[in-house]
Amino acid sequence: MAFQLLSEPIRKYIRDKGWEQLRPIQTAAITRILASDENYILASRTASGKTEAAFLPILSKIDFKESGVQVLYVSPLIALINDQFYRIEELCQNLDISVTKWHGEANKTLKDKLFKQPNGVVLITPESLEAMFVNKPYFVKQLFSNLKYVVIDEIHSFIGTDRGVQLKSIIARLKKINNHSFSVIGLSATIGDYDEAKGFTGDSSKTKVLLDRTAKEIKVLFRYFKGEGDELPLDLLKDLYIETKDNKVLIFPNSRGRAEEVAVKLKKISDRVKGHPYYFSHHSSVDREVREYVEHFAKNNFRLNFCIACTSTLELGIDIGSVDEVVQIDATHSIASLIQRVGRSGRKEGERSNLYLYATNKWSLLQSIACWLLYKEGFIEPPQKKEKPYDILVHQALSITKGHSGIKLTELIHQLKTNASFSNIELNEIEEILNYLIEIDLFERLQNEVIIGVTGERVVNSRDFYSVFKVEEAYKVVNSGQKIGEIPFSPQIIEDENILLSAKIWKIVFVDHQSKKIEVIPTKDGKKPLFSGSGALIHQKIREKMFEILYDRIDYDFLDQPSCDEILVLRKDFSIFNIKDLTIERPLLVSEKYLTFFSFTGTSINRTIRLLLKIVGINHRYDEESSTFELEESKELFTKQWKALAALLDNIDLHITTHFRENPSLLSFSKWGIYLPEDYQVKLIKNTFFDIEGTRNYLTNTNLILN
DNA sequence: GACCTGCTGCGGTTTG
Repeated sequence: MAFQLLSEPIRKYIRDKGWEQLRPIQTAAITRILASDENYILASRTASGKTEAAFLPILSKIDFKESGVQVLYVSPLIALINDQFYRIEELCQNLDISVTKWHGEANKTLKDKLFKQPNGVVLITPESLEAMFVNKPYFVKQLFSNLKYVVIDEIHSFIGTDRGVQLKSIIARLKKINNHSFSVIGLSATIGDYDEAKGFTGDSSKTKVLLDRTAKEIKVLFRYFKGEGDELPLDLLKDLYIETKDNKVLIFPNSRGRAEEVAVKLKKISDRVKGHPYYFSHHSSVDREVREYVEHFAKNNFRLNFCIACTSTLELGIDIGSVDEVVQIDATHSIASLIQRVGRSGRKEGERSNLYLYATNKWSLLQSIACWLLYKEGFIEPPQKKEKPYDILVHQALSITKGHSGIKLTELIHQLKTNASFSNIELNEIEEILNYLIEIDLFERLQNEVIIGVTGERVVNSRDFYSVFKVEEAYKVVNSGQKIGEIPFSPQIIEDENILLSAKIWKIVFVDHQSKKIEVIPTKDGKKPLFSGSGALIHQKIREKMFEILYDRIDYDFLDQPSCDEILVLRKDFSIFNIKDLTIERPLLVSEKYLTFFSFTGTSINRTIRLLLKIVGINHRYDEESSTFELEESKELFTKQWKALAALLDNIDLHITTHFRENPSLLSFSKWGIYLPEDYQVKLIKNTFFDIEGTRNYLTNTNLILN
């Protein structure tokens, strides 16, 4: 039995906790982790005890008397570190093992203490690790050269992202300074591609996946309220109010602006009918202290009901206590996101998860149903693959060089070439990129060595250096000295305009462009704030499922009457196309003025098709939500051009180069790509912004079916 | 009309 294998202090912890039995993932992890030093990916649903699954055996196994930090826990979020800190500290209480939080907002005195006596468990963010490598390379060695385990929480949030490439590179750098090898344990509830997850540890062949597929029962309810214009339909808000007023609720309305709209409007209704006043908003623009208050309120009160309208800030990991209901307004952009969000409710043993899916237009309804069906089928979208992350290589080259205060060029090349994150980048490519960095003065060459150049110093000494993602410049929003939040500058930010923030309505009284400050006072009415973000990518599988639903005859028992009616109308609209094979046919609607092409495929392929249409000079309007193209073209000409589009892909490098020269902002998705030679920038755009092979496949196989 | 994530070190001042 797994329990018997654990050390006595850990068994005592379990007895004290009163656990009757271990969860399946815990039993599996305990036997495996205690028996071998392999890497593991622990995959099981939200709130299934994955943290304990990793730490119970690790804490049993390791001799913490050795000097140096023994276990490094890496988290994508500060809030998650703060949350996990208490759990892990409690686990360690019988063991005399120190647990240290290490992130930008953690207590500096406690960090300094760790330098004097490096031991125990450290909880850290990738950026803090990066900063330590850059500024205190000596301490990295002192702290982390005797590691036994690296635990990566919510590993899916790293896989297939730039931040993941960075973390994987940092782990490779940690391996270099370790005397003995350490094992990597990844935790997640939503892994879409197990091979990718295994590769993340840096050694697929020594990584095993422990998987518990048991799902929690979810009670799902679809609601349809067709919206007109910019604001949410009043009927939806009324219905939402009634469904949520007597519960503890999280609402995910997909954008920061909408989150504010929902919080303010529900609160207004509640005020009118003398309901509870605990309506909050929670997203990246709300001040951190306000957010922490909201989290604390939700976590530590058992009696009062509340309602938090939030974005993905409350999607991951953080256990915010007992949530009875999760509401999604309009479809999620991924299945993974849907699973994580619904996982915020019913976290206690035996509790069910309740999910309300509201839709305000037909496409969103269709997407919502598609996501739900794919979830039921067990599908999670695989991560994006970035074979050659040239931009992150630039960042890591700068970081390594700065950390070494200059390094032999051959040694730098060797370190990059042997780093698991860059194994697909060729030696000559690395050399070319580094030479270019010398050319633009990010590096300076001194005989055999490179050091950071004069221009490079400005870059690496910036506070913004440690992260690989870009953020928009924000203005502080302040009410009589009290900070409410930070919002990006937009045309809406002018004096006398009203905005919503932190679930309250404000009038802007003064905008100080010098110190980037917006002074506000409370007021009665206002518009939701505008944010200029780029939406998330939709996977082609979701669009294919939406298409399938249109040609299905199935009546879904989870839909309410208005949803059923709307789906019926959609099916009728699309019945004019004689679609026989859903995999290779797509509708082209011919009307008097223009053509409408319903592509029913993912965002990246649609993007690539848009580029191709631009190259051949076909004017079009594109709508992401419905995945449609409106074309000003005759059907004869377009069907002919359609067949020729795929051929353009043979020369795509040239096309992208031309397009990029005309639109340099195309690279704005990459913070570090701007330091690459132009031909590498083009390669980067080609391989990450567009999907060339996917589009080739799509174009060569897809036939247009006219009405 | 469109999500999210994190952050050094120094010198100065304030507070217990």
